[in-house]
Amino acid sequence: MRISASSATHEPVTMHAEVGKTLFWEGDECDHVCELSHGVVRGVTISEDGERQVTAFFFAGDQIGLPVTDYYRYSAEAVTFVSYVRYARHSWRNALIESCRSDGKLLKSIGAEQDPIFRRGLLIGRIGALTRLAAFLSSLIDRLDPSPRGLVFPLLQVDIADYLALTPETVCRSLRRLREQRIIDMPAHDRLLILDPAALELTAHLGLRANP
Amino acid sequence: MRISASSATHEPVTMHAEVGKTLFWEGDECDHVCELSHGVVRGVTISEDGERQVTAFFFAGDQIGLPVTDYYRYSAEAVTFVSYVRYARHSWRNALIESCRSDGKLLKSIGAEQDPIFRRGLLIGRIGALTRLAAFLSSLIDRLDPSPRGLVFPLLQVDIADYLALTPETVCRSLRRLREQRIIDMPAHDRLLILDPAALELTAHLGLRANP
DNA sequence: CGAACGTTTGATCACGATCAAAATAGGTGG
DNA sequence: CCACCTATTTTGATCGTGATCAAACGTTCG
Repeated sequence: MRISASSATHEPVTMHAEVGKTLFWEGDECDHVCELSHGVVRGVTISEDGERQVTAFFFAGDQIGLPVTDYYRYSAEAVTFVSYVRYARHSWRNALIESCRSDGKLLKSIGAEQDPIFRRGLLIGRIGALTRLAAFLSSLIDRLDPSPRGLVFPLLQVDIADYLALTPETVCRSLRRLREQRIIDMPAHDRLLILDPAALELTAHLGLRANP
Repeated sequence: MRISASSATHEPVTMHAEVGKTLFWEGDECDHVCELSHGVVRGVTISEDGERQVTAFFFAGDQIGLPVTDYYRYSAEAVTFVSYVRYARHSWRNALIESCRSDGKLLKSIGAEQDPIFRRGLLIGRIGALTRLAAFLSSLIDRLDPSPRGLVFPLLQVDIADYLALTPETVCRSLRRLREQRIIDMPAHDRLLILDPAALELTAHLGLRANP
């Protein structure tokens, strides 16, 4: 069920999405840009043979669904409860042109959406489940909200698996290994503590083998 | 050795690059856009631990190095002898704004560069060396120039390996398997014949297991 | 309380990496 | 034209990682 096209106006509209709801659908025409103000969104594509992939995770401040292609290349699904502002393509385009004209730096928001997707490619191009997971967590730490008991970590392991091109079992085991090595801790399923950022970085960059 | 910044003018310049030469470097500021008029270019990144990845292959007609980020995210290297037109960022920006205004479709050239990168992510996120290779070849057939003895296929297997996140050995064996199955043929090292496009598509999309 | 979903753990197996070496192609100079 | 050198491809053998299958456990929500 797609978002009701209730407002015929082209002005920006503030909207909300419950957990699991879809902001826009893969294959639909790119006629809305969503600027996230609160919550986490995952980009999802389903291959023809039904294989699911998570192409990126997006956070508050990110703009997603920019019309660099005619049709959305992924579905945007709410991982948590999400608030966002929806712009019609036309109004967004004008903003872009204006921004292009004013500052030398242009297309900043486009880079902000494309870059995570680009980096995922690099991530899963590297070998080693532990390496991938460490690099992934490392890239997340400055995007997650802090809380008394650690960073708020609302991602499902299933989604992480589909993001890293691994199975849920492997993600689980790799997380356990990081816990055993006292690099991270997870006091709750949705809490993450980085105990040793340096070791995490090291695990991410070195082509480490599995067993100590 | 980078391209000499001979022309201080900001006007478009037609340039050439020998095999192996670099059009622009990963990490450099994005102040030039290159529009390929002839030849094949590979996008290359080197991870901190020295791992090489080929992020995309580009062909005649493609524009690369668009300033969606401040710095180039990959080096552009000539796979074959390459002719291209180099635009200064400023002049390109004006062209973009103009194009934005005129037709409803905007940012077409940006999509043209970003889309291959996006699709590589999807490709290597799927399991199976044979699947990846088949999907890769399938995506190439309409970009390669025809010749009397098959499509001109100038890509090195090493590059294909770094593109598909496989080893050269695996690429070689997978190619052999496709030859054995009479799906493709390679009369020469730089020639490719698609004998059975349907079977190629099938191999690409089905999650096929290895042995018949 | 029970059902659905996600996580955890265990056991086995297959695919692709790795190591090693031969074969082929490409290029250069005698 | 052949000898020689390098780069790339090809083939073989072994090994290890992560997929797969199966089942138990924990959470969440009706």
